[in-house]
Amino acid sequence: MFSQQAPEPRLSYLVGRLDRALRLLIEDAVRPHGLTVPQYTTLSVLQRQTGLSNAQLARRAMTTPQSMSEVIAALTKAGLIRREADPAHGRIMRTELTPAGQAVLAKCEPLINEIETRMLAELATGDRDRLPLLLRSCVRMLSSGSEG
Amino acid sequence: MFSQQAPEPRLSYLVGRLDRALRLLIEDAVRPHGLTVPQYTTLSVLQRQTGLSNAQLARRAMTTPQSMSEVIAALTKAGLIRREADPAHGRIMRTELTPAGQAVLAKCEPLINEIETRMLAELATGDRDRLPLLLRSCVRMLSSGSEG
DNA sequence: CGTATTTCAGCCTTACTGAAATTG
DNA sequence: CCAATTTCAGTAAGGCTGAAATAC
Repeated sequence: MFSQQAPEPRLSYLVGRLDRALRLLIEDAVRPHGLTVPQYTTLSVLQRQTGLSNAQLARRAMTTPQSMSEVIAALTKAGLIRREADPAHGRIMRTELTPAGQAVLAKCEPLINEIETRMLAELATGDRDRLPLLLRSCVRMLSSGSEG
Repeated sequence: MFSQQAPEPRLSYLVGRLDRALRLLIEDAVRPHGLTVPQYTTLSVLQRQTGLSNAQLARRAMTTPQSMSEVIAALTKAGLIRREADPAHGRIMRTELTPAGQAVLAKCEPLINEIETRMLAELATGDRDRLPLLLRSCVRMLSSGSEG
């Protein structure tokens, strides 16, 4: 059998497809709770590491401070996060979850867990454990020169 | 000991970060050749499997036919692809690269190869081979119910 | 003075929903 | 008549660039 149509798709293409599939599912999961995907992601990041500034969050999301500031503004307006000046640097605004933010997040996390579990359902245990390491390595190699 | 600061980030978050990093680099690589990322991706897909319709391309990119049709229109206007009616179904427009499209793609592919090589630089050979399989499995599990 | 953060203002691309025409 | 594809029209959202103010 020849006709080697449809050879391997690009790795970039696979990554893009996976990200797209994930985003669509996450979008449906968090919309009923009044969140967009970037908003949910930001809440989730802040739960894991509190006190980050807008600029730090922007670097982590690989976006601009201007774009991230809109996410921050929406979350602040919704009362899900709170900002206060960094004691060591008056200009920097450290950000943290409010109880309301933690409550919304607590409702969303199980839904995202479900999605990720489904995503990994077919993989062997070893692969499941290794995947995060591989992805982290890929990100690190591509973003050498930026903050983590 | 409570307050486990900075635990594992979410897998979804890693996928999103990787996709974002890749997109930014690919964007810079193909812009000098007059392409956007979706346009390059579409050309790349068509090189691997020619004759796909707008609707098929949209499903592969996990976007809407309306959005994909704009990419198709831009590529057609630039003379990089060509469309002709499917002989078996007059309504369907099959799409294929023109020589000009192949030429532009030939200039872009090495640049993207470089990016992907850099992305994988730190991985062991076994992991490098396994990563595409893992990603494909993840995509498959999340998109059960859609066309491939 | 130079660097970093935040924020205001304005723009623009992109993608989406809705609906209609065509084909099998 | 129903399902799929394509296309037209209008809209909504997100993200970006530029520039200014603040802080160290």
